[in-house]
Amino acid sequence: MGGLTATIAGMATLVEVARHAGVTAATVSNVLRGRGKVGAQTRERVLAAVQALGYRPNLNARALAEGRPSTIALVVSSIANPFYPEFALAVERAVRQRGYFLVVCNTNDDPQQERDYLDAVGGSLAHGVLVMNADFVQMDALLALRQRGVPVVLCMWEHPGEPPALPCVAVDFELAGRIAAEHLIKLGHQRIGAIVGSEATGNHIWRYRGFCDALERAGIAHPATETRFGRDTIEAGRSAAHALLAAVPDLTALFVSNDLPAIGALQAAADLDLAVPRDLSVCSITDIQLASEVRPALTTVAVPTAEAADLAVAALMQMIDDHDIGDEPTARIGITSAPRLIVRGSTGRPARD
Amino acid sequence: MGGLTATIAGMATLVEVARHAGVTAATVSNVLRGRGKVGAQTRERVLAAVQALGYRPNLNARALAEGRPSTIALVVSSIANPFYPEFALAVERAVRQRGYFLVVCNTNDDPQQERDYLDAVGGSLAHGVLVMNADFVQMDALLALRQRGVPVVLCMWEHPGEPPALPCVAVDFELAGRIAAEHLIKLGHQRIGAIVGSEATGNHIWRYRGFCDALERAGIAHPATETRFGRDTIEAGRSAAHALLAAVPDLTALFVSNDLPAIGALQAAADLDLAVPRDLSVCSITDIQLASEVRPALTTVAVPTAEAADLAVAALMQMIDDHDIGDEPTARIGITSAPRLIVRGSTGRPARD
DNA sequence: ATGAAAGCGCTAACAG
DNA sequence: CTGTTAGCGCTTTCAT
Repeated sequence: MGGLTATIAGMATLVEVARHAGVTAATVSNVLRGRGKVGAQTRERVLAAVQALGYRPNLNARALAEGRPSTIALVVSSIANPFYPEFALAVERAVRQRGYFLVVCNTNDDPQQERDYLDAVGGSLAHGVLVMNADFVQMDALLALRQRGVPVVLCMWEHPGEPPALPCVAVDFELAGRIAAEHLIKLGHQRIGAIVGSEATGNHIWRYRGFCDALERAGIAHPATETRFGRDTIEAGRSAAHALLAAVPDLTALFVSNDLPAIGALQAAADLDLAVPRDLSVCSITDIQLASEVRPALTTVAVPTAEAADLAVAALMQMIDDHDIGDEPTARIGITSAPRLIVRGSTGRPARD
Repeated sequence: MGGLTATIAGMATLVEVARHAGVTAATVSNVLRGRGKVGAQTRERVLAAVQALGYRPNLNARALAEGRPSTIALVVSSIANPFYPEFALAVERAVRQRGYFLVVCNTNDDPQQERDYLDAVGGSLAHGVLVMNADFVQMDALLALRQRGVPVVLCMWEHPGEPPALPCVAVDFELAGRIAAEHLIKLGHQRIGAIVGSEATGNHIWRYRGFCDALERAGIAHPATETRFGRDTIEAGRSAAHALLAAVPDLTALFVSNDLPAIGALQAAADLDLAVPRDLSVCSITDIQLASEVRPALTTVAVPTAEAADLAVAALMQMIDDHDIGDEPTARIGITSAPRLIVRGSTGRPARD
C-alpha cells in the first residue's frame, strides 16, 4: 500500500479517503468541514473511511488553500522567565477557544533568532503573532511584519502613556510602582532602597519612575545611591540587595521592580539575619505564582495577567477579522485595569528608625 | 497595489519577485536555495527584488511542496512546570542547529488537548514530535501517530529497564532515588521520611522505589506511614512535609522525589522552626535552577537535562533521515549518563537522635 | 543558465 | 447532493 510520495509514508490523504469511500475529494472536504450539503449515506461512508485510514487533515495544505493558517504564535524572549507561563496559559485558553492552536516561539534574547522566528511564523506558519514585550524586542522587525500585513500585537507594554507604533496591550506599570511606594510610605518607611530588575534604560524604568514619583510627592528624599539597577533574576536581586544594604545600612524597606529579584532580596535579608518585615520590608511588582509560595510570602503589586492575555488575543482576532493591513495611521492600544496591591508577609511597619 | 488574493495582503509571493526581477519562479527558487545554477547577473537582480518587495518564503507552501515541514514540535503537559524551560532551551538549541524551528505545544494536562495538538502538529505542521513524559501522556495517541509514520520521541522516560513501545530517551530515576537515599544514609540518618510528588501509581514511583531499595539494603526500616504521595508543587510539598512531620516527629531527614515539593518541605521546616540541616535534612531529585537559588540551597540528585535533550533530538533526526515509518519491531531507547549528587546546604549529619 | 509544467493536499466556486 | 475544475505558493524534474 501507500505510494512513494514525498510526504511521510502512511499518511492518508483526502483523495485516498475519497477513493476508499467511493466519492470525490470535495465531498470528503464537505463532510469534514460540516458543510451540511452531504447525504447521510455518503456521510457515513466517508466517516468510516476517515476512521479506517486514520486520516488527519494536513494543516499545511489547508492553510495554503484557505490563505489562513490555523495557529497563532506567541513569541517570547525567554521561556525561562517565570512570568511567561502564566501569561502563555491564559493566551492559550483564549486562542483555543477561537479554534486556533498556540505555538510558542522562544527567541532566547537573541535578536537574530527573533527575526528568524518572525519571518518563519509571520503570515505563513501562524495567522497572527503575539509578542511578549522585553528589553530586546526587535521593534523594527515587528513593524516590518505588520507592514507586510501580518496581524501583530505587542503584549505587556509598560507605559500606556507612550504607546509604541504598533498595536499593543499595556499595563500601567508606572502606577504599579507608585502603588508599591505608597504602601511602603503608608507603613511609615522613610528610607526606602530601590532595586530595578533591568538596566537604567530598560523596561522597568517606568516602574521605577512611579516609585520615585510617589516618594517625591511624599517629600521623601531618594538619593541615587539608594538605587541599584541589574537583571531580572533571583541572583541579581540578591546581590543587589547585599550591595545596597551594605552601602546604606539604615534602609528599612526595599522597592523591587519585579518579583524574582525581590525573592533574591528576601534571601539577602536572611543571609544578613535581618527579620522580614521587622528589620526590612520588601515590596515588588507582578505577583507571579512563586511570590505567594516563598516564605515570607511577598507583598507585591499584582498585574492583571489574564486580562492582558485576553485583551491581546481579542485585539489580534479583531485585526484578523478586519483584514487589518497595517496601514492605519495610529496603532490601537488596549489598556488593562489597574494593578493592585496584594499585601502579604514581606512588608510591615519599620521597627527601627 | 497587491491583488486581492486569499492570502494576507502585502505578502509578496515568489512569482511576484520573479516578475519584478524579470525571471521565472524556478530561478528565484534556485537563487534562494543556493542551487548555484544561476548567473551572477540574474542572481543580483533576484536578490534585489527580494529585498525590494520584502519577500519572505511561505513555509507552508514550502513544506507542502517538499513534503517536509520546517518545524519540530515539543509537546509538554505543562509549561508551568519549571523543569520544562530548562529542557526546552536545550532542545531548541539542538533543533535550530539542524535548521528547524521549535514550536512548543502546551497540553495543559488535558488529554483531549494533547490529542488535538498531536493531530495538528504530527506530519503536517511539524516534521517530528518530541513529547515530554508526564503522568498523563496519551500513549495510545503517540503510538497511533508513530504508526502513521510521524517521527516521535518520548523524552524523560523514568525507567530505562521498562521502556515504552515507543522511541524514547530515558533517565535512570530509580538510580537517582537510590543515590539520594544513600547520601542521607551515609550522613547517618536512620529515620527518613519520603515525599513523592505524584500519586502512588504516578511517574515518580521509580524514584521512590530506588529510595526504598537503598534503605532496605542498608537495613533501615521504612514503614508506609513515613511516606506521603501528592503532587509536584511547592504547596503540595509543604503540606505533605507538615503532615509527615506531625505524624512522625522524629524524622531527621526527608527524601523528596522532585525539587519543587522539596522546596515546599524546606519552607515547612522553616514554619516549624526546624533548622535545616541541623534538625532536618532534605534531599531531592532533578536540580532545577531554583534548587540552587533557594536558601538553604537544595541538595539534589541532578539529572542530565541537556544531555537528554540532545539525545532526544538526535534520535528524532535519525528517524527522519532513516524515513523511519514506525514499523520497527522494537522501539529504540536512548539512555542518558547517570544522575549525580549535588551536595548543597540542605543536608548534613543529624544532630538529634 | 533559464523557462515551462506538474504536483504537494486541500478548499472553494461552479456545474450537473 | 455530488463531481469538476482551478488554484493557494513553492519545489522540482525536464526541456530549451
